Amino acid sequence: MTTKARREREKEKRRQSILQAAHDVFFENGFHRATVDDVAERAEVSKGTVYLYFESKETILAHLLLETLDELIEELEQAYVTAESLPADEQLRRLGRAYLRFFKEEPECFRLLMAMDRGRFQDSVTPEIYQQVLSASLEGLGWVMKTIQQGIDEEMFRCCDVRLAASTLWAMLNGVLELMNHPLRRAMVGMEREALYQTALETVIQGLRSAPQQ
Amino acid sequence: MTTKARREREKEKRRQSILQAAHDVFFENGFHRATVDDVAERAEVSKGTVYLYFESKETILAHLLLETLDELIEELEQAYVTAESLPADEQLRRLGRAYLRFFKEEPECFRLLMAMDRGRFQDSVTPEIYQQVLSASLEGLGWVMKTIQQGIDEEMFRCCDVRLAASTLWAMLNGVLELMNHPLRRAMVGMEREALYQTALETVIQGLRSAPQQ
DNA sequence: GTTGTATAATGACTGCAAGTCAGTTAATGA
DNA sequence: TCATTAACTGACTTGCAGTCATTATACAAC
Repeated sequence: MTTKARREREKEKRRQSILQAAHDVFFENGFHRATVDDVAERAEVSKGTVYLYFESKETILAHLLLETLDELIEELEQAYVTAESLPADEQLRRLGRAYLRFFKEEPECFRLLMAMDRGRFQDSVTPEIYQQVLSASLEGLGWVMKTIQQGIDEEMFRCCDVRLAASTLWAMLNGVLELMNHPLRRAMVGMEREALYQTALETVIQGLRSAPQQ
Repeated sequence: MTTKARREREKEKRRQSILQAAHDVFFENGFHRATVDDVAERAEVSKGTVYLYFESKETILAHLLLETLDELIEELEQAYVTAESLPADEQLRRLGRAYLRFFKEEPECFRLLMAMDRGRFQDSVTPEIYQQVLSASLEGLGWVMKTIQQGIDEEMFRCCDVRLAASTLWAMLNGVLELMNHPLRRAMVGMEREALYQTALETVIQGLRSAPQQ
């Protein structure tokens, strides 16, 4: 019976090593350029083995993203907790900056996360995993909602629907990150990424502060 | 010599008919699912002919997008002109709503436009066309900048960098549109698209009104 | 008409990458 | 030592973007 447990462990180890290989390969070449053969080679297994552990290239990506999202959520939680006693606007600033910091370190991450919404992703992944990724995102959103709620309680923010406000903030920051992630567009806009993000964050915070919505 | 002119015309006609076929096919199945063979069949030509007129699948998309962008810019101009005498915040609202209206009619358009930033697009298209698409976007941004400048002149908006403010607004609205475009994410957020967009627009306008940036 | 030439169009073919599966190898337990 | 199961393999299939040698068409010159 102890054999079985060891086997489980070994299987999990292999799974992880494939994930790690995929991480390396995807981040080096980008998801689209990377091939499953690359991943297999890097993990020192055959392609067949990769497909034994993951049902598609996109599924590998989904699992990578799940891990990434977990880290992100942790960062956000951290930011939330250490700023809990500050005024809500400052809290939001901390959350926003944590979000930026996270994706600044690994811009490819953000690209991959956003890429989920396109192409053949939805077709190539079981609804369960897809839902999991989305739920994880939602969890991150939770910290923003908490903060905004606090701002409303303090009568600093005047929006009446917390979820609406949080979703808006989230979507808008994503929009900025996306713009920033794209070299040519960035060049066109001709701005430092930081400046753009900073401005967006401040604008939204000011907007929340003064806008009674609906 | 008149023959040559007619030939030119006929060539242009064929080109247009391929573009039209591509439009139909891309919008029916989405860019990734659609194949060049589909386009060829729809246009009643062979695949080789398609490649005689366009150098890659992505190039076809780029030309479609250029046309779409032209329409969009016209809409924005229209919105700008008809609202020129109104206060700047109302002008921005009009522009924002025109933007939404445009993509609401053809959500696939927005997806395709955003998809440009990913995948193999950059590799498969000449820098010229790529630049053209970006320039067109920039032209659209011009109307937003004009409006914001007007708002600053009227002392309604307090941001000091027009381009920064306009880029931010643009990026943020794109972020919301993107979120709204994605059924599962939308379900997760659990909001009507309109509400989200409306909120975002109002929040940013309020933010511009009251935020002295930097 | 006939023929020569240029231009347009074709579709069989190549290359590449995702995904499959019949067959091989290794581990375990009787 | 052998039987059974689980893990793994890589040659193969499939599907699609992109190519190119070949064929068809239009037209001008005679």
